[in-house]
Amino acid sequence: MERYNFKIIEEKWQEYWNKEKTFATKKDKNRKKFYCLEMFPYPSGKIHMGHVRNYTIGDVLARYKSLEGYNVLHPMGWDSFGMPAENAARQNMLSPKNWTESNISNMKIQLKRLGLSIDWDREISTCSSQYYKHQQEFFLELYDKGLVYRKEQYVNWDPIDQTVLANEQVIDGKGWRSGAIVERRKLNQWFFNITKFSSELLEGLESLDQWPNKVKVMQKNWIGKSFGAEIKFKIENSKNIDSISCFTTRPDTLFGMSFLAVSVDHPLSKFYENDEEFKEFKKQCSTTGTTEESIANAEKIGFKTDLIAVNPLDKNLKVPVYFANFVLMEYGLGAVFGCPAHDQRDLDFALKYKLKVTPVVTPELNNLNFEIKNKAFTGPGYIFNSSFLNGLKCPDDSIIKTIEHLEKEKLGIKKINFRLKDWGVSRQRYWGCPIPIMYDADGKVHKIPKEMLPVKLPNIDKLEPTGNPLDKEIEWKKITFEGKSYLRETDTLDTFVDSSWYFLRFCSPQKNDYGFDYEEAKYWMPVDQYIGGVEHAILHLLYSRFFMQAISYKNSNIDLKEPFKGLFTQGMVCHETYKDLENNWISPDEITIKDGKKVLKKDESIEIKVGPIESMSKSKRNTIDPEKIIDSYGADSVRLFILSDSPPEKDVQWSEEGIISSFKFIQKLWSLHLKILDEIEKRHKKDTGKNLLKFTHKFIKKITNNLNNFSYNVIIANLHEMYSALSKEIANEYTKETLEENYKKILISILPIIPHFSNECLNLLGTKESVKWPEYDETIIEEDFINIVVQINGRKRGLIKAKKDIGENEILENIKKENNIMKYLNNLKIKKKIYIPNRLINIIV
RNA sequence: GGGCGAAUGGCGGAACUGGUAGACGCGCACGACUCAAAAUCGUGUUUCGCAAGAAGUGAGAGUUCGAUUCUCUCUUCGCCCA
Repeated sequence: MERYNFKIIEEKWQEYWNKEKTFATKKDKNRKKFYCLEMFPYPSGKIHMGHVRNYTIGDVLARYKSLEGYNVLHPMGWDSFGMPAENAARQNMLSPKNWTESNISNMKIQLKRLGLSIDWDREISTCSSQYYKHQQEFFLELYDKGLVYRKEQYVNWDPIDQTVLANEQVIDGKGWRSGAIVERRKLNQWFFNITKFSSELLEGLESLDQWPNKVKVMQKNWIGKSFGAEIKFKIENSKNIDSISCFTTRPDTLFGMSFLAVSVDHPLSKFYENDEEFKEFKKQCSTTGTTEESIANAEKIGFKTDLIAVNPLDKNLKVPVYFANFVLMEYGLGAVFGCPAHDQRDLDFALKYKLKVTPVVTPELNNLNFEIKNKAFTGPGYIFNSSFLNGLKCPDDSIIKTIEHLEKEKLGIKKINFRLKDWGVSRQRYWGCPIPIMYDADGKVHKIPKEMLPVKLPNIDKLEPTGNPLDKEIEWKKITFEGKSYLRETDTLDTFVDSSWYFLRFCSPQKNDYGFDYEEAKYWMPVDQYIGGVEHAILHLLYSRFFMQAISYKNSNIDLKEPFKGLFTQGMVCHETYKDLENNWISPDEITIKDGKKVLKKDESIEIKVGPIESMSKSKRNTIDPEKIIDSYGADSVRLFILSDSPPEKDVQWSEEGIISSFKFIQKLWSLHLKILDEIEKRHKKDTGKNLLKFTHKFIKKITNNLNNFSYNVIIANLHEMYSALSKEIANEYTKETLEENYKKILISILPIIPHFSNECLNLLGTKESVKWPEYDETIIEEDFINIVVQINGRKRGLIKAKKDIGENEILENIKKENNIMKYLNNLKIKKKIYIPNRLINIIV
């Protein structure tokens, strides 16, 4: 029998789609739209299995929605600015531009071989000036709206990469890429005022009912809204300081206060500028990173001032004021009061500097002897040792009461605080979008006029190993405008900016005078289904949501706050890991399995240790190259397998057996197809029953439901069931029309999964017209006879085949005929009967 | 330490709003075809038991006629934040 030649058939269909522009999209007001978007890739050179999974999931959905009659927008682009291009350029002496462009053309070929239904006419690349020109416009637009500003700030400085790192790029106090210990440095930086929208970004989450809950929780925690008070502490001193204000979420523990701590950057520090000891202390503080994590883990150190702070609730309680390394100017007001009994960090500090520890919260109401040793008590309880607050339930009642009191006495005010900080977007990098700003001789900031955009990157073929490359481009930096000379900004934008609006660009990628067309965006936006890895749950998604807010802000042309209506986060692709006896990682294609058990190196020279199953990564050498797999098994097999083994939101394990099994299954479907063609030729007789029709409708129903629930792994199971059912069914008598009609519907419903195969089969059946998603009819699916479960005392004892909607008494009559069931009843008294129509009957004896 | 989630055969996993646990696949075993092997096809495969039957969805309780599903406690693992 003729085998299914995926090479010829897949290539044929891909060429057809290309030539016919099958997936080209146009705005069509008369049709419902569906915007299906997968996170666009970084062009590293080759696609990996993670891409295959991501884009297959998206493609199944896009093809399904399209068959359902939606006008589908399913575009693709390249997140093509970023550090790997610079690193590669330094290593291989290539220009980042050439390196990136050749990677893109390579990966595009690979993606096309997966048979994705992508509108390639809308392809965009963030590193092209066509794209970043509009990004520069947005920067200026946001600048005009007051959402962009420049300030000097401490940043995480990576001494190896010579660049600023975002907080999330600092892991365990080290640079995420270089591994160097991160330092604190003060630099002039550009910021997006994301905190202006803190409330909107938080509240907006509630409307996102098609987002995974865990992502919403992560964003909520990241934004970190907290409720508390801003309290003014009077200062007694010889200097000209009146008071210091603190933000706290626990004003109710004020009576337990034993010190006040301020940041070394607090305005107060100017009084100590000439103090050598203080200078030394400040220097020491700069070795701590700026992340919450690194601050939490660092040793708490303080510098005692000669100042005394007065407790606002009791003028007789006076405490020392310290500069401390764990207080940052960026959080709250750069000053906190320390209550050691109920905060571990404060306790560590108090124990170190031998400060008083006064407990003011006790777990039990009457336990007034409650003491604190080495562990702060942070749980709920009751206030004591606290004058008028005594006996209040803590934290709820006590906080409210304290704030009421503070406000009445004008000692403080109620305040909401957010953990979210403004987004620092300056990067001392070459391969990014230039910031459209220039400085005059006095260092004053000027916008680069819109008509002079884009500010194009200069071509640099050879990058220096360290430092900021644009800063060294003396000629490029110079700019003249209206007869005056300026110097350009030499920082580039964080690449997260590039991906914060690309979904808008896809709506009108050719538009030249603005980043997107309002009418097109009104039609296509929001993205109906966004699909990508959960690793972008916080930053990319939050930044994109911010960008949407920022563009809509003071803009009557667009009113859209949430860019992504639906979000799906897919799991990772994993593989077994292998090591030789010297613990070197070994790649899967270097091993062989002998006698079904022993794992050896291919030449059988040495034994290989099999390690845990981990997500594919180059460092562990457990990656599988999609291109090779497509070469050997074809795109449909790859699509089938990548969907089959696990639900798409969970991790999936790649296995050789799995892909082979998918490949074989397509061969089996093909031989079934040939048999059916043969049968159709032969048919001329009557129908013998409705089985096939019923099966087809049931199958369509299952596939439709599973598509809507993203239960793609179950769809593959349905496909296998379909194969065996259909194999049996074709032996029965049907007319040519019945067989052909039902089979076609089945082929269409598997088209989103294995499009080349399905299109080929449909084509051989003479289907020329554009196909539509088949509908199922509940009345056809309904069975006349059903199995009713018979339970005795809640245990299944038998099945009764009965007419649909049979009554309870009739069933009992039927049961009496069944000896297998009756033996469990043998003359016992029936206490109770529970009958669920068409489902089961439970008899209690 | 806090938050969120998960736990089902040898493995990946299925089970709609509580109603036949283990669909489907992998693996394994046996059989057919073959001189033989591969491929292919067929049969079986939760555990214990020859069988009738019994037990069984991480552990323990609870609600219910009935719990993988709901509630509580615990254990382990994963992710996020610290």
